[in-house]
Amino acid sequence: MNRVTAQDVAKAAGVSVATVDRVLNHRKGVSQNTISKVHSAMERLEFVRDQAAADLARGKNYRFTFIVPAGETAFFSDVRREIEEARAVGSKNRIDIQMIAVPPLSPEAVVEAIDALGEDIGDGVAIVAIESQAVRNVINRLRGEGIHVVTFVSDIPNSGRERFIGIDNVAAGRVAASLLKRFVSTPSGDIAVVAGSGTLRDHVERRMGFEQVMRAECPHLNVLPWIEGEELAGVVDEKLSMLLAQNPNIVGLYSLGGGTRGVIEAIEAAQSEISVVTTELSEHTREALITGVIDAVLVQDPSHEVRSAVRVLKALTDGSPINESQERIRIEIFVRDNLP
Amino acid sequence: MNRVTAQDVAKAAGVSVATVDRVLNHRKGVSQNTISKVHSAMERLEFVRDQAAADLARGKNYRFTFIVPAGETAFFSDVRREIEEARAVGSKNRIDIQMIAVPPLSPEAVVEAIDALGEDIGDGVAIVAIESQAVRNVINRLRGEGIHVVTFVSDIPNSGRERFIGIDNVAAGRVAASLLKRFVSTPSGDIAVVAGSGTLRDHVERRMGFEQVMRAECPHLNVLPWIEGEELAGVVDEKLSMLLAQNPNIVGLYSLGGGTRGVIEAIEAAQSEISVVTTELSEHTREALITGVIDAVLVQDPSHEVRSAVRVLKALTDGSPINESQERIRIEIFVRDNLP
DNA sequence: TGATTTTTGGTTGACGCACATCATTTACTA
DNA sequence: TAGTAAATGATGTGCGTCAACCAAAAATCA
Repeated sequence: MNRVTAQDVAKAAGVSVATVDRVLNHRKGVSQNTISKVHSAMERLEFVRDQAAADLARGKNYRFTFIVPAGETAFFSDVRREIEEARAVGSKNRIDIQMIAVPPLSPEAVVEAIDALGEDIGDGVAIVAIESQAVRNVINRLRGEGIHVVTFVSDIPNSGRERFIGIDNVAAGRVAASLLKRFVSTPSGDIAVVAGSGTLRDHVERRMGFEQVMRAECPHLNVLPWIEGEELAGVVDEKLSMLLAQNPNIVGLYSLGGGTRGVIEAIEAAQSEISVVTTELSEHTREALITGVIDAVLVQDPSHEVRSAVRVLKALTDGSPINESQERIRIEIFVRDNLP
Repeated sequence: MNRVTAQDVAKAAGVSVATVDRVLNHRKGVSQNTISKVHSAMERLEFVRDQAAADLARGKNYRFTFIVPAGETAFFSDVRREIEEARAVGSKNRIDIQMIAVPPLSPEAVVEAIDALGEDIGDGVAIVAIESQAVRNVINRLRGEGIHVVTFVSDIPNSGRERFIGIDNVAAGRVAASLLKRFVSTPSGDIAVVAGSGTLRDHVERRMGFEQVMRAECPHLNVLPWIEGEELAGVVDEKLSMLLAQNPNIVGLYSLGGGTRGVIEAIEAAQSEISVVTTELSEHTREALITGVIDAVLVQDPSHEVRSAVRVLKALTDGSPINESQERIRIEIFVRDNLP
């Protein structure tokens, strides 16, 4: 009933522990014959190496860096808080996490931050990527130096990043459209779209997905050119208020970036009855969902994303497999009734 | 820059490692004075104990049991597969997991299974509870013996279970209603409800939530008495087909339990155009979402739930804190566009 | 005051694996 | 057949914490 150790395997296979160790860690100097003997013994005894003991013996410390925007958006302040949380948890498991907050929407800032870190960046890094050649280059450089790179929340697909931790943003846009489509009951009208910036791939992709569905399935609805809110509630409020005042035909709105507070304020001020889908789950959007100003909120769980990034970076650095189902980041839909 | 160990703390505090260990694990035999000396040294050096080393030294093996129904439903076969998966992962971390599949919908079977296990049940157990005094009693008995108990998917609140791993089912029902409300565009009509069994608290609660919202916000829609499908696709198909044939006024349907395949078949056979919200994410529901037979599917992620149950049971047995945000099980809404 | 308990603290060896060194055996080449 | 290379064993140390077993000091009692 007791745990079977490498000792037991050695005995059963008729070899020494040294050899078992060689097989276990894929070290050279073992004949094919012995390898299979050891393997069969391991299977027979159902040996599984003790992770805790292995970690301890290896004595390795993992060092990961998060590069995230310092913006005011509710989402990224949640992300930053979750990274702090992950730092505390990680320290119990030999995982040192550092977070660098950089000015938002600036590719240069990202590159500078990484350059400034130098060796100090550790074994791997999670980057909230901004579409730009400079960022792509720095990612590829890091990969060349053997540092593991994952993109986080916003991706740069055609770069050397090993993985993207985040949702399928095109799908998020499609979901927004297919919800809004059912929420809007008028026979025709305009749909407003509020985004953060054209340099954020996640925003562009959501917009793309949204338009796909809208164009294909809602010929009666006209999607207006998007408003760039720069992720700032103030800017969003101002621009959207102006648009609502000018255009009485607006029947629906999709806000796909930060600054959702501005959306809420503009709509409340205009006393508009339009259907609204947004992102960001904050106290403001919660309240707006309950009062009915907003109909649905599409979000990604920052705590899940941060934990996922850490797990993936760890798996990458020690070459262990990744549990895909655990790392799938969901597009979460919140309506009034499933608020957490 | 190196990791600070208990040795370092001992040196800094001017005591031995043994004393540090005593303080760390709240053992007796240390003067108040020394305790505070050690504490201040720990803070000064920012000491965090190494989990891997602690687990190794303690040499404890965790043993948990899952009691789950053996039914044919897509959801529970997913659950069973995930438990197998968790078993494999757990074995690397000194966590032995066993699964007992019992005949569905039978409280006696649950109680018998637990009785048959005896001591073999281990340190903790996760039970898919069925509303019944016998189950409540056995849970309380286990707690009395110091065995940790969590309910899983379906809860029994007024028992000694330490925690419930699952979604807020009343909220799930409410969500179903508020979605269906928007999907149905007719000025009036009947709403059909398909459930599994009245002895499953999760089903009863969903129904409750559904009715709450329907009654309060949809006076134009009439919720029919529910159909008991016994979680069997065949039964569901038969009963629902009959209902659809009899009642041409049905405009919407909420299927809140297993046997969703039966729902799909009945609707397709009847060539009905009604709006449909179901549970269970299987190949059948996926396809039905894509073809438009189903409008939305509300699910809980079985892999998340299983991992959560294991983490919670482990935390309970060694009295460590629980990360609430990680253990919150979400009500996931799937529409055609965010299928994974 | 000496004997005895209680409190307090130190020593030391697991725990299971990783890794390195050195010795020895076996296989293969020249 | 010597000479070299490859395969394997023997052995030891370290990782950080835990816990059992002692030793010393302090407090209590006769």
